[in-house]
Amino acid sequence: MVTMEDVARLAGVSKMTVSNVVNNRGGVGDLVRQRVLEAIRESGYRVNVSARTLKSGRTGVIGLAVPEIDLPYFSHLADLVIDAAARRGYHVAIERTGAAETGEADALAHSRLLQFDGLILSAVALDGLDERLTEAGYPIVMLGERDFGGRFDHVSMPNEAGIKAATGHLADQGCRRIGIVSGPAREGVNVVTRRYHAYLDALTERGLAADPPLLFPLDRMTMEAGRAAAHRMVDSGHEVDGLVAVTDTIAIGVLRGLADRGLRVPDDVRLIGFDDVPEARFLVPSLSTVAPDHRWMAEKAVELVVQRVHAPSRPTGEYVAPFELVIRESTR
Amino acid sequence: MVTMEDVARLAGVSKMTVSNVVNNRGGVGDLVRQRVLEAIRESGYRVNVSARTLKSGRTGVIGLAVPEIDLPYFSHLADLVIDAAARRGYHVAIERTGAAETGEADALAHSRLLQFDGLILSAVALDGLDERLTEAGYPIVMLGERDFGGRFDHVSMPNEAGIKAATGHLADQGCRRIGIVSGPAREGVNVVTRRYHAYLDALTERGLAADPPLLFPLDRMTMEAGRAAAHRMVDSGHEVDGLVAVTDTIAIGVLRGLADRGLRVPDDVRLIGFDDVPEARFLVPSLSTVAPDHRWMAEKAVELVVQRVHAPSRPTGEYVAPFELVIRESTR
DNA sequence: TTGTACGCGTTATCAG
DNA sequence: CTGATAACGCGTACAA
Repeated sequence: MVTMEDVARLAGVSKMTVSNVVNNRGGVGDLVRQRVLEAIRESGYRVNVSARTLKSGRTGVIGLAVPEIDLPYFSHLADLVIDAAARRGYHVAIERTGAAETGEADALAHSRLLQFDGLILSAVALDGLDERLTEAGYPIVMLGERDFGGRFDHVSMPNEAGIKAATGHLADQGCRRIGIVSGPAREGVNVVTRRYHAYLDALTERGLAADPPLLFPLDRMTMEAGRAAAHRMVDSGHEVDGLVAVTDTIAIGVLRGLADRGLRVPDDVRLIGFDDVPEARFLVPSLSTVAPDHRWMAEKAVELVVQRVHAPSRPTGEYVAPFELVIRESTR
Repeated sequence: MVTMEDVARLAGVSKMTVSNVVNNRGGVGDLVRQRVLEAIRESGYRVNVSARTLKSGRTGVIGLAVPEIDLPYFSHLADLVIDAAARRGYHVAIERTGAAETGEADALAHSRLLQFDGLILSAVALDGLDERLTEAGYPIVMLGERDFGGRFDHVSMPNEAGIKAATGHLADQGCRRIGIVSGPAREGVNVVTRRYHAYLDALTERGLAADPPLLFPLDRMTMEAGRAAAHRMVDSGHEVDGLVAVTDTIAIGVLRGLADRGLRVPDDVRLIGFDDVPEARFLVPSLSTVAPDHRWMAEKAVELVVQRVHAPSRPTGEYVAPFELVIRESTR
């Protein structure tokens, strides 16, 4: 392995000078700088990140923990976070936590090993994890999901407002029996219960609330689960003319599930999702959805982590993303 | 920060003994081991990965380089690679190569890549990269795309066989004017030209080759590009009754593009993709596709990298994934 | 402007 | 079975 020492010898200077050149620090003569750069090229020298990290105590890496990366929403999010981090000179390491709670605890243990400078946690299920989180040793920002009562910075989806807007939009389109396809209920306040209550509120305000509620539950947040929910809904004879899916991923499955049963969107049932994943506009029919400003969220989360790296004791904050209602074919 | 030194002092032993306990090495008395473990718990000690890496020269991390992670194919691949690596005790760090190269100093460019014990490179479009790669200093496996003439291990898609099967299937379904939507042509042999030629061969064998060929080119490998290609195809008056899309991502765009022009799949045009991304079965119509065994590919790629970490000079090999033709609604 | 000496936390070697 | 010592490669005082 080529070290700084080698480069220094080759260029006829000291290690320190090489270090200064590599890090673009001043105090190096132009001629010397050229010689050093030449020596670097010739020798194929690369900085040793481990040594640098060991010395500085900073890794320059932000962890991004997501349940699954092959769900469209999370991969899209990852993309945006990488961009935002890059703009600040940070790299992003993606950790997959898996949907199960044990997986998330494990991932946290692993992320300790990886020594991030900070962690952005986008998680669905976090039971019993908050205890461990407080001793993680680096800043943590919760992104888009359950909040921990102000213990961490929290960048959240416009859950209430978004779902209310979506539900209201269905009503405006003439829907009278509006159902919701919603994720696995967990104890405590989380994104699922929040969205569910927002849905109920919107219906109540318009006098459309059904009793019993038209809730079609999911056991997982996958396309397959969405499809199964749609099947169950149709097979049990519910007559619904509008459906709110709590995420676009679910909506993709629902769309398919309705097609399986010969129901057409939007003719028989109108359908609206939440997230505006890249696929949404390409589906047939294209999917109406609540489009939170993901870029804003990614940007905010990274900004908060980076800030906290330098000022660990700043008080935590709550940040809700702006959103737009995107009307496409599925609710026309 | 709590160091081994601190733990050693607390337990009344030497650093070395603590190290032995932490790494489950033998040669430590049971009583001493207990004392050390207790001291670790009490102090909240965590191994410092940077120091370990600096010393050992191994990181336990495999890099996975992909152009974009929010394309369904790559995020799915990432998922499988993470699984395969985890089974062998390795972590995976995803690197996105799609972004334009910044003007970093040579020594810093790719320095992040140096933290890897090995690299799995998927579909990289960085020109002149192969020069640098040979001096990367760690094993590299090419996955699924461009091959570098036997310089690296290469796990490839069943490009020829898969596209031939797909094209043949369209012919079997009665298609007579079969087109292909294919990616940006690059110099040299790559996945795109390979698939294109396989398509031509299949047509020639059946006497269906058109002159001029029904090639609808893409400038990028995105859904949007697929949609645009479909628009151009229809608008230019081509009468095509079967379409091969070189990837499912493209196919999703094409599906939408055809719908935009009022063409129905499969009634007016049959469409088949390549990859079998998770979404494929949920589209309406569900998408017929060539389904390479991605799990096999991920497994193989990881296996090869890990092998080569321990035996760097083993001769390189070429490995072609098995595949299945998955017939769904889009070609019925 | 350049060079020297030392420390970062861990592990390998070798002696006890 | 345990402990002392010397690296690993880089960055930072501080000296020249």
